[in-house]
Amino acid sequence: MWPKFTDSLLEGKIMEIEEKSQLYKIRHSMAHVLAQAVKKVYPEAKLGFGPPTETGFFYDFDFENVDFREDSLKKIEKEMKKIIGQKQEFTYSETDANGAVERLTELGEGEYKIENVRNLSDRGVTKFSFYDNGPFADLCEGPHVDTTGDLPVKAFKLDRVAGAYWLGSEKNKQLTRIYALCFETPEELKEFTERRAMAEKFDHKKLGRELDLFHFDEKVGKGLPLWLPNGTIIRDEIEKYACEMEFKYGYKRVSTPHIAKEELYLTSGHLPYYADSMFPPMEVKEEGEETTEKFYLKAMNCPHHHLIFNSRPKSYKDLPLRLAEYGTCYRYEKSGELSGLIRVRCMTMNDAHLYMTLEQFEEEFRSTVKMYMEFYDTFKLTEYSFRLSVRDDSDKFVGDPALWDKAEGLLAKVMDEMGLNYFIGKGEAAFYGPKIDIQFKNLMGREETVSTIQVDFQSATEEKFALKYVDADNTEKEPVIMHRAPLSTHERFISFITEYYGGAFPTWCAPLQVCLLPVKDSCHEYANELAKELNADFVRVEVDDSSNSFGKKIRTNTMKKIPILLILGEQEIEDNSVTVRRYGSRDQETISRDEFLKMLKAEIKDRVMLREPMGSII
RNA sequence: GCCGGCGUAGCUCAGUGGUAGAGCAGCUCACUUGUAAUGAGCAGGUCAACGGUUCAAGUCCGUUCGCCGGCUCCA
Repeated sequence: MWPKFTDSLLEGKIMEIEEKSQLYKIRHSMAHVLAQAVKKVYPEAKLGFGPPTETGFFYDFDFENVDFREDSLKKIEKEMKKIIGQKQEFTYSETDANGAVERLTELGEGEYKIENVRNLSDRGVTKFSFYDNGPFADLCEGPHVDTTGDLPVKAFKLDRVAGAYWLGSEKNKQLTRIYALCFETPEELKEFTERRAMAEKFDHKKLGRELDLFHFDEKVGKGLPLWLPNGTIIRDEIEKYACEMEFKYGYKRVSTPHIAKEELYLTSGHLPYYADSMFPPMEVKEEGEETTEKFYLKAMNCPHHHLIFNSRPKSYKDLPLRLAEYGTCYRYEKSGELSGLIRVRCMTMNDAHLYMTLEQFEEEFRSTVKMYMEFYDTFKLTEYSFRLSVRDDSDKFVGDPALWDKAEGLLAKVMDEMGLNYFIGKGEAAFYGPKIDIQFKNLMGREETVSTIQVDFQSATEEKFALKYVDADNTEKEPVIMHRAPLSTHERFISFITEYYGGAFPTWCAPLQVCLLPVKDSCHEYANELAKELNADFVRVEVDDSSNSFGKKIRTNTMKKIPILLILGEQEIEDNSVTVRRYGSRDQETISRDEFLKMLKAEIKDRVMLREPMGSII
């Protein structure tokens, strides 16, 4: 069985508690077995947390001064199997906070478990339960299987080692996390590992190399992709499509520089707040001047767009004003956060800022969501989820709480009215306002924000850009601002669709759309002439005029995942026809040249995708 | 940035301290082919970089760089 594209292949995501689920009990109990085995091999190890995950479980350990290496996993796995063979019984007991601390101290547990008891106790928890099995005991809510003998000894595998901060905070000590895969049966484990191996074949980094889409070069720098001719065609096609859509929805396009003076980002409030995420400034000194001036590479387009809004006084009649730009931004992401095209340091955003009255907000939001759905339909994207990202009580969120409430309420209202399913992301809001994030999963199950719609009540204020429009009653008012990016950045979006399509792009955006395969030399003239005609219609076409055998031509061009191959032999020449062989199908049909041209042009113009994306069916 | 793994030809990968290899891709020649690899030949390398151990290092040790998987972060 092949993996469904949307199945989570990510080990890290903590499993929802399903009290009665046997699988949950197995994974949970297995984590205890792992901890017991680790303490046998490394008696000094201290325990952190060890929950079940969607594909197994993990446990965090503090190995003190021992450098834990991945090859130790084998030894630990062996111990685990022994423990399972001993059929140790899980027994339950209960105590209060003091009793729990006492018991943990007895067990030789360090600060982590005890800190956990204190935290729970502070939150009003008074009952603490322990599960004992064999010589091992752990503070734990359960539930568990009856004995370790109930655990599927052949359906688990220690998978990876990773660092993980205690309580998820960078300020705390980093513990060693051991990830394990675990299922109910060996067959399920095998199926999962096979699915994961399949998914790796569709990794956008691998496909990007095979299909010559992009290249990273150390001489340019990490996280700075070089887009090759093939990848650039995809970018250009997506951009062309975005321009058409924006035209249809009443946007005006603008273009802004990649750098700006420090003052701009002081005004926007990004400095000094987000200085860490920006490239350090360039200091420029004009000839004859005494002082230097600082310029920053832009990390976002909004400040520039706000200044365009402000370039002349605005009337309520100018609103809503929708400014769009495929703007290139630079962000200094920490090195370990970079990942192929998913997280880069140079990105080109499908950005736009909508300026409107408060009364217009609902309608603008509604039509923006509608535009998103149109985009998703074209790309045949069907599996995504809406997240309403709201603030929490952290102090990073600025502005009038009443406005926040109003905006959060309006977003929820419109989405409810549109019948959209969404979940709440508490604390996921931008510092200046709530947002809708549309979450996609890549093939490896990593969830990413692809599209976003953000409400901004901050940038228009007096302290920031002092954006104003004159209303019908002749008073000045602040516009409401909406940031939106349905197609994300070229980098993230293309990484996503490359995997989703398995590298087989729909005809309209495929780097090479049609490849002509003459059966023998005598057919080259017919092929070249047809290519010329297609080319005149702006179709990206090539003739395979190599001296390869015909079988080899089929093979090599199929492996390039070209949407359409045309077979041209003596028969086709005779009746002025072409034999069409589409990617992903062995059925082919011979049709007249005119019929083919008509079909192809319509397919490209309407951006039709005739088959299911490869990644959606594996 | 932190933890773990990895780095040999454009790509995929062999290589047990003792002369750097294969397949594919590329180039040349021959073959002209009707549906997933025609054959022969040629070329291709500072074994990521730097330092150390050794008579001898792709191989062992250290440092740096890069990539991958996590953690943190993601305006």
